[in-house]
Amino acid sequence: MRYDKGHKEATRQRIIEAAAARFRGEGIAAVGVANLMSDIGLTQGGFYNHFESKDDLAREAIMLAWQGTYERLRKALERAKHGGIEALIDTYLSASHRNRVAEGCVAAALSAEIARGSESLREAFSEGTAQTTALIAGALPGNLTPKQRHGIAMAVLSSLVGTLMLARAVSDPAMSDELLAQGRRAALALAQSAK
Amino acid sequence: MRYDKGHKEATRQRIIEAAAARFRGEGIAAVGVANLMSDIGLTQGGFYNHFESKDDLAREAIMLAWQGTYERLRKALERAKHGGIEALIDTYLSASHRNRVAEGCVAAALSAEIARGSESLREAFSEGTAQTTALIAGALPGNLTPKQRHGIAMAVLSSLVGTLMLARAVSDPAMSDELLAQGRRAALALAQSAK
DNA sequence: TGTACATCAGTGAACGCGCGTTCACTGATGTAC
DNA sequence: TGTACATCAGTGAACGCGCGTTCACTGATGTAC
Repeated sequence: MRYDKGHKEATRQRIIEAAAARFRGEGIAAVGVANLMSDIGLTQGGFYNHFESKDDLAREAIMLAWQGTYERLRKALERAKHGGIEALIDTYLSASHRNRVAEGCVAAALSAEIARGSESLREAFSEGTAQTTALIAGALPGNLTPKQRHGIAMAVLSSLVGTLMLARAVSDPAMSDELLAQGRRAALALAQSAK
Repeated sequence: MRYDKGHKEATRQRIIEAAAARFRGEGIAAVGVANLMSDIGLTQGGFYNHFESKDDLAREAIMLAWQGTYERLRKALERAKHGGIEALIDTYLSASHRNRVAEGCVAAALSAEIARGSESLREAFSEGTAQTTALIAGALPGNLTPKQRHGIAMAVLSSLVGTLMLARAVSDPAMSDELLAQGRRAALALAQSAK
């Protein structure tokens, strides 16, 4: 064969990685297949050797993006031994995360577009939401039932996502910083509410 | 003149109203000028008698949409005499608001697209965010300084917006309902945190 | 060993389509003289 | 009173452009005989 074993799969992964970044940075609809392929040095015609449709790719990109966020938050917990939930919150609501949309949380970047999208996209999104909720639930302090943990974790995640979105959309940098600071305080209060 | 006095201004308002709904429902980029004009029985050529550009219209639509949300929340507070903040939260995080994107909060529908948009859009968005934050701040119970009220109100709004977005994007209806319920509980806890 | 063929990742032109914006034009009315 | 002109909201064709998807083709390699 002309190409190494595994070459095709590697190309597929490169497309998904490029898409995960550009979709988050610019929106799914705003990034064309031709542009995406040329990002990795290929032409648009080859795209359909790898994916059934752009929607099929978007599904993969959403899953990869959730994985990245999950890993980043998991590592923040791991590094912090105790007080892990505070480290997770500070990581999520950092100025760096606000400023780096393309590498950041897919919920904050694309949830409205996904809400309008296909069932397939919404399923992939839900899966990532559930996994990240479970990660947060496990990191909550205090004696809580699994059900309590799950409920609080949902609220913490919602608060994180909403704060990041508003902090990105407002035009006043001071207001943006204050949204982040108040969001950190509030998310921590929610996380510790039952301790 | 062929048209009534005020006719042109009325047409302009009709365009803004149609845009405010369709932009929230489908995204700003996804709705074309020609489509929008045909919604109100006109053709695309006339659009530029009313607006400099589509971005100009989007700015107006964002302002109108924020006004609608502000009024809806203000009325919820008014109706509820005491415990107003709970009525506001329940109105915002209702199944009806989740299901009616086109008539709902512009932050939950368009904040990611606005964050990627022009400075002009982001300014209009910020103005609405600030006004709604002030409305919430005034409705918080307890003895609080203006600064405390402002900070808590920011966190409450972030939590409301994030909850609504996730509730709309997930594919599992039970999960969506639980997000709303946990969001209501958490937002109320934040609002009452200093009482 | 040499030749004919199969494989397959990637190419590039083409499809029908809708986009934002421009602009010459229409036609009903009010105004000037 | 009658006529010529100005006003102006709206029309509809056209502009250059990028979209998602299809498909006949390329060309380097491995395989069969």
